[in-house]
Amino acid sequence: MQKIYVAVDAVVFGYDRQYQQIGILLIKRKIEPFINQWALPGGLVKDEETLEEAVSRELEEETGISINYLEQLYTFGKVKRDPRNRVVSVAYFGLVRPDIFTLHASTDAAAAEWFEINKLPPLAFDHQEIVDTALERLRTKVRYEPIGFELLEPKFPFSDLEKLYTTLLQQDIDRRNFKKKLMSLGVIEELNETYTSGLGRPAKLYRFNTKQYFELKSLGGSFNINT
Amino acid sequence: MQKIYVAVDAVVFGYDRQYQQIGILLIKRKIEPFINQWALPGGLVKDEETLEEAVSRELEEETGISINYLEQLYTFGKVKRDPRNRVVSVAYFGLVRPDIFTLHASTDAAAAEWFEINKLPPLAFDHQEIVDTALERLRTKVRYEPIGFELLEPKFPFSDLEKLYTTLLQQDIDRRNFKKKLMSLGVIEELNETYTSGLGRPAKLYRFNTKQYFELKSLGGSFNINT
DNA sequence: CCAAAAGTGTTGTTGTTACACCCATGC
DNA sequence: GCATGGGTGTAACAACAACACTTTTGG
Repeated sequence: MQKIYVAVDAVVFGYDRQYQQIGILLIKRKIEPFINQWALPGGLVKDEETLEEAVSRELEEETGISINYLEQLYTFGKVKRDPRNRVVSVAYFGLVRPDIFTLHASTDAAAAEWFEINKLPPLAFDHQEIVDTALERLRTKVRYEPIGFELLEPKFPFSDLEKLYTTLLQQDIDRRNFKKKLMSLGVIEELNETYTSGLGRPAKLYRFNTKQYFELKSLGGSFNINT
Repeated sequence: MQKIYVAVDAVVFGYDRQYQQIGILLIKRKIEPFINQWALPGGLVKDEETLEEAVSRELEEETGISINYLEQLYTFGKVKRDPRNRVVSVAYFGLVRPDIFTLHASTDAAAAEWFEINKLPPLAFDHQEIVDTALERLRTKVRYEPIGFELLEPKFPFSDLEKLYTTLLQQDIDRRNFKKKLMSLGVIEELNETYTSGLGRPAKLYRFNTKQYFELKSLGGSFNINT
């Protein structure tokens, strides 16, 4: 009889458009081991729920957040990840929109908070490794799939998109070329609305068009941002 | 107490340069459920071995093969994958060189055989889904990482590489452009040897240079084959 | 000398980069 | 009227796609 537990953990990213920071959602553990340390939201999978259901449930229970994009990241299976028993953890990767940033800690966790990715506290278990893997995935994936939009509000000024990419990829972007490139894909529509941040010229709002994106994909085209 | 088992399964690809076919390694099950049906090599993980060790062990036991490239593919966790108990399976993706094609079935499996990917028999469990996922990964990955070489012998005529890509991507390739592109990356070296297939002009042999590839990567360059 | 496979360059087209000034708003 | 952020075009350069004939070998 095997003595291995199956858990899920979630690395949930959020983007703060005001301060241009990428955040990760962490919880403070209420129980041993690693009591009072920060950790990724997650926990054991129940016998009758799928892995995805387990992730959603844990996120709901521990942080009250509901997620916007979720995909499987990697499965961490070293023998001594957990000091008590062997636990194989299937890690997931999630994105949320800024408007859902609100948190409320509950049952299993003492607290849930956003942390900026370069200022993470020491994490429980091998969670730092999981976070690193997730960040790498985010940075790679944002270049060839339109997942960046899941971090922005549905209608956004172009400069938000630009700043998001600058922050994520940690390099400057030429505003004109970036816009030309994206608009040429034909998956972003310009709306007849503007947005005034309070200062400067009001910005037009844009929206990502999922339908047009699937059309593009089915025609063999692809979303692709290089520089 | 959780009642979930943890297993690994492997989708191992091989390339037959003579017939230009991609093959997958399957075993015939000796035990229930799905007795006598074809399935992916794999099995339950032991308490004290890592997931990778489990894959290597199962491959060794069931097929006698030793693998050349191995990476984690995806974790399949639906509730009813296995009719007996709940089993979460961490699937791996492997590549072997043609010279190691030799098989010998043993302990756990009645037989191990190569099957051409478009002529697979009905598979046990959800293994067809795993194979589909693996194939998609192979086709995607071969475009932006030099894993194709793991399917060829260490020294190969350029036409082998070309045919491999034609087969994998199911589209014709312009011989001149393809070679120009690859050579321009500086990761393939031309050897002073030739190879005579028996017919036609002898071909120069080439070798993939791993060291130069890592150099390229560290300089921010990347392997990339589009069309 | 014929069949089979390997080898090789040029040109047009397309995509990418670099670059700087004017515009609309709030105070 | 000034500070702030938004909006826009062109030219040089690099990458990619299309394309067909010659060479070397074995039989």
